[in-house]
Amino acid sequence: MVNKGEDIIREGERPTESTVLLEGFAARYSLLRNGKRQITGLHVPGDFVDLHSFLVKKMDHAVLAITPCSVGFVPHETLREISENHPHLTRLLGVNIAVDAAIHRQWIVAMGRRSALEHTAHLLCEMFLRLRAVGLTEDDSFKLPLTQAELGDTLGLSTVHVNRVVQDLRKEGLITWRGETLVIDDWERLQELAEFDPTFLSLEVEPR
Amino acid sequence: MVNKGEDIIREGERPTESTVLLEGFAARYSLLRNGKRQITGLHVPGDFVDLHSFLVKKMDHAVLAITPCSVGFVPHETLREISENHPHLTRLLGVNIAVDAAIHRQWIVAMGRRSALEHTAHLLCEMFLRLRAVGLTEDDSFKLPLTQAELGDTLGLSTVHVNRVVQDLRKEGLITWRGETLVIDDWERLQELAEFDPTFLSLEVEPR
DNA sequence: CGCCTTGTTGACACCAGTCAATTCACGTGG
DNA sequence: CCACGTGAATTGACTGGTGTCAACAAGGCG
Repeated sequence: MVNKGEDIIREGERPTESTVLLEGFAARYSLLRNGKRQITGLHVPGDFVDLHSFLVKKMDHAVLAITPCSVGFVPHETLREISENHPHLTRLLGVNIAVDAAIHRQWIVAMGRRSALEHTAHLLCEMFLRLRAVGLTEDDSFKLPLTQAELGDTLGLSTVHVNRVVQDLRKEGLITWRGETLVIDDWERLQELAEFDPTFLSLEVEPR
Repeated sequence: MVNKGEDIIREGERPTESTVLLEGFAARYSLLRNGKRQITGLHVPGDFVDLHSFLVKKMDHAVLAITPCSVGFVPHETLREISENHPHLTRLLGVNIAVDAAIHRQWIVAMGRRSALEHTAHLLCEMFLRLRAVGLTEDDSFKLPLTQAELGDTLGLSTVHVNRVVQDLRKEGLITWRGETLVIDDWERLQELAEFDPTFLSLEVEPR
């Protein structure tokens, strides 16, 4: 169990095991010298948080517990054994990494070419589907335990602007967000605004 | 051989082989409805351009030949065979994907939290090291066959602003860029400006 | 020589950042 | 049960970085 606000993994570490998030929300992030922070990935229960640390020695970023998190560990030794003797499992691990990369690319597109409003809507669409995939939604709502400041660090926006954007989404009748509960009031229009295409999250894997 | 400006792989395809770039420059990109384009990855000779298509059925983005490109193919069947019988090679493929992801994360940080100037400098640092790793630099210079418009689509900036930024880098004595040849005139200060840490490119792999 | 892509410039608009104050939501202790 | 403290959310005024538009210059190539 890792407390809220603590690092699950620190930058520069060379883990000997990979960490799976079992409960809670976590975020990968990098800090810049000027104190700015950029979150490069949000993780929900079931996600491997540093699967790549098995392949690339050194953590090039840290992972933070956004909420209290419980985590599990898989020794790299075990992963090595899997990669040598269990091609099917190995493939599943690879898919995990590949989907991660697809999400990264979507974020790049959103950061580079979408407005703050569209970008925010896009992230909400993504989180909704990811959480639904692991059974953490209820109808059209889910727990989004992020502060607006954290959301800003995720989107690359200032806290103030996140606030403005969230209010616009509310005024448009697209979402309701009180406390940690986010309700998607109009999924169709939210997707439309974000130009969201769920394909990239596809856990659809190549048949063996 | 693929002509300049042609797609090496189109979005939505379900390739049965993965493509290696042998010569030339290629870019992964996505198009938005409003006509904007975002490049999500630049590829240099030696890069697998769609290794993940082995794992995830459908291409969620296209790959464009920025210059004339010669490419090689590795049937997914072969990759499957490798993944079942050659754990060491499998691991190398995994490292390839993992390094790709690390680059993606760096781009996200740059897009979210760096100024246009810093972001541009960061990309140039990255390209210099990646090209040097494959022997495509000469002292402090290399071929950068991108137009400023393409660079803008890579950085998420407008063409006009890219032009302003490039001129600033020139005025600062950091780079010279004429035609396709880019010379890094002051590597130290360029890295400093970009707050560039080459660690993430580390092809340093976990000893077996 | 003339076309066409690329690069360059200037004027201006606007989205998003910054700063600073205020309000709100809650959890805590008296 | 209520006063207070604290982090989060919200607002307003202002700034500034980047986008947009439009024109022009510079090369490369048939």
